[in-house]
Amino acid sequence: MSDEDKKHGGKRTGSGRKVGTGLYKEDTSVIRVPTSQKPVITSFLEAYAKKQRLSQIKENLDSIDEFAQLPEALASISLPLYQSKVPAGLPSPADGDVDSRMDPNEYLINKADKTFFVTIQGESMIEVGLMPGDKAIVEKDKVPAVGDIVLAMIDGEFTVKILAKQKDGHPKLLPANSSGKYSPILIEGQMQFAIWGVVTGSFRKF
Amino acid sequence: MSDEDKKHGGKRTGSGRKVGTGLYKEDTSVIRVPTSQKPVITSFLEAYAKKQRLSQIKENLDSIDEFAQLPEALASISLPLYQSKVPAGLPSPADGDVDSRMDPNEYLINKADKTFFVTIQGESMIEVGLMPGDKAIVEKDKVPAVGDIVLAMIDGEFTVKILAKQKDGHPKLLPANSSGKYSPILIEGQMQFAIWGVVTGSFRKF
DNA sequence: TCAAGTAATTTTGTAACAATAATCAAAAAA
DNA sequence: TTTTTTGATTATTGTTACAAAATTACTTGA
Repeated sequence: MSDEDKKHGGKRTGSGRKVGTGLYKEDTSVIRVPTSQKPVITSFLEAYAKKQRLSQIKENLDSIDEFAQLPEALASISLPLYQSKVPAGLPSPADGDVDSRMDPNEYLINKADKTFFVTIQGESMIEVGLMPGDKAIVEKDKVPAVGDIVLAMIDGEFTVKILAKQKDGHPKLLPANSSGKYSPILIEGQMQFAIWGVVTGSFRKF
Repeated sequence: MSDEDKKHGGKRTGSGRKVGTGLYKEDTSVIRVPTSQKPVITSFLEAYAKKQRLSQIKENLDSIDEFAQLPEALASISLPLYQSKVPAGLPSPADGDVDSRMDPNEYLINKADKTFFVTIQGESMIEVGLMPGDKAIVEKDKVPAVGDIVLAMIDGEFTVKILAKQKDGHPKLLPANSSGKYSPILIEGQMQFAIWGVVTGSFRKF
């Protein structure tokens, strides 16, 4: 034929658009919705798409905040977790851990064999959200740092406080209650003092 | 032919399904959504459908359910629990004499298939110990009572507040923050309002 | 008159389609 | 050789189409 077949190559294996290059960076599907709610849902999805976009950028930004290795996968319950910051009428899973399911045990407890619970007694730690009756999660082996919430024993009494340091280097235990009802506890040389663990979390029932 | 044309009438004007007899009592359309968000959206739509249904019967103050999600098996960890009352003796959290053992999942979650979590956003509930970032445990089916902490949806926005009643019987949502930065939310007839569940507990990591 | 059968019509979840977008590799140009 | 262009290939995405189910009305036989 007259046309001299200026073809540009033949097979192009591996070519073509890549998966995950869409708006949401994931698989999509089609659902039917009431028309009046369509704008609500689309605005929700816009927010979601934005979050996905940002999270990808962040991923490419060299993860700084990643000390702490993954704990070995154990538990597997996981209930739905929604972030309640809702742009437009839907529980927005966008933000942080997204729509992930969550297992409280797994979330809260790192090393089961080094962990125990204590019941909070007074109101001295109320400003970090520890109310009387709350269960504090204490991890025994964790090295306490200044600023950590710790379970300490002072002369045989246990208490949960914030660990700080005095000028002379001795430890100091601070309450988290600005009412003035609680005072810092200054640890002196002759006192019996020990830190039993670091409070890594808490939980409560209403 | 053998068949003697047993026709059952001809025209049936006015027959057929009536418009507006669908789930949402309105027109629908089709949209494409990220698959991972499909359950979130369908949950929302179920609630919406229910609302449409109820609005025909002129009901008020209903609790909306439907968040259904598949639970697995609960991971059970039972760890020692100490009442930090702590008698002078030295308990050894590591082993031995333990007050009781406790599994946070078991302690916190009553009906796994009716439970989900939301992340607390603002400081409006700080005085009941709900701090930003805390995970609130929401139970769907629980009948909300005055005084309960509930997850409510108002005109498409979600919020966690204390349920109360106005003098005229309409519901009212109270913050738990006396700083004055947050005001009670008065629910009026024309507002979209639904209670999605009762907050039965919370947990956090430090 | 009543029950069962048939027709008419809407709803609804999903498949299919076509236009667009993204990506790769060969070809052409520099 | 290096860069740019071009075409091929495949994914995404909004919309349409379709078939099964649902709902209502009408007709007919008992």
